[in-house]
Amino acid sequence: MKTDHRSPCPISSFLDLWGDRWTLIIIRDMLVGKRRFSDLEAGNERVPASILANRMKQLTELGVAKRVQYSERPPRYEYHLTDKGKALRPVLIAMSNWSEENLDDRWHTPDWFREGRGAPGRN
Amino acid sequence: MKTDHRSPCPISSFLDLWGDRWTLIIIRDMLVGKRRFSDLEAGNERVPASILANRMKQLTELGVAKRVQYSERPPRYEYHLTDKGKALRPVLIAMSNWSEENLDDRWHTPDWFREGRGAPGRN
DNA sequence: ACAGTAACTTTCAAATTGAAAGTTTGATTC
DNA sequence: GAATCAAACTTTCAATTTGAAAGTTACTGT
Repeated sequence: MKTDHRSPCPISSFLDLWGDRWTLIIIRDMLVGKRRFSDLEAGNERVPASILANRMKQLTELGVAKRVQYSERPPRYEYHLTDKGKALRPVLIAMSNWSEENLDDRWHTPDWFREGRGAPGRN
Repeated sequence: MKTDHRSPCPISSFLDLWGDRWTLIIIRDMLVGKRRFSDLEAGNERVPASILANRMKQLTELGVAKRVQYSERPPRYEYHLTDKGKALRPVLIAMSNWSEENLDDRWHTPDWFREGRGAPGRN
């Protein structure tokens, strides 16, 4: 994915980084409390593994997630959101609001998500 | 562009519709007050005409914009945002906030945009 | 030895992007 | 009245991106 900036506009710059169909879905799942590749892969929308790997690399390079080893042997890694990543939550909430008000039959966004927490038991 | 829903989640549904690099830039320009194809095409980020035409059709089909004739001869059309389209402004403001807080050297979003207006003289 | 698990990587056909040039409908200028 | 201009698209096509499926690596557990 190209991530360089088309203009100094903060909106277009945001879209240069996050303007695709998968990245913010991954962020959503991480805000909910998912950390592992297999967990993220198994989400509701079925991100293809090739895209997930690609995006995790990008998230890491951009400082929105950190790759952390959680097992020595076998070597295994998980991802933690940084503050920069956690700061994306208001954008996702604004998107939710629009969808709930303008599309039919969408799930209602849980209060714990709107209030800044992860899923109960995951957080 | 595919626009069908991957799941009933309001966030993923939002991204099914608006998750690409151009659509929300077009919405931004329309919120600022641009209505004509040539105006939108000449924006800061240079949307390719083929993509712009494609997206305007999509915006129209999804009820976010309306195609309105403004000249009989020669026949000429412009686009007006509907309430559904205007309701996207808070999402763009949330994106702006994130970029201004987390990226370097971005433009500052004008107050009239944050306050729900178009560019002075355009609105 | 053999199956299982987690985190990826590879492959490749199909879909999307975007730069450039072309089309349509008429108004205006030479 | 022929040529130029203008606005709103449409077409073309090479290059990039997507995503389904299968494969790889580094182990653990039976």
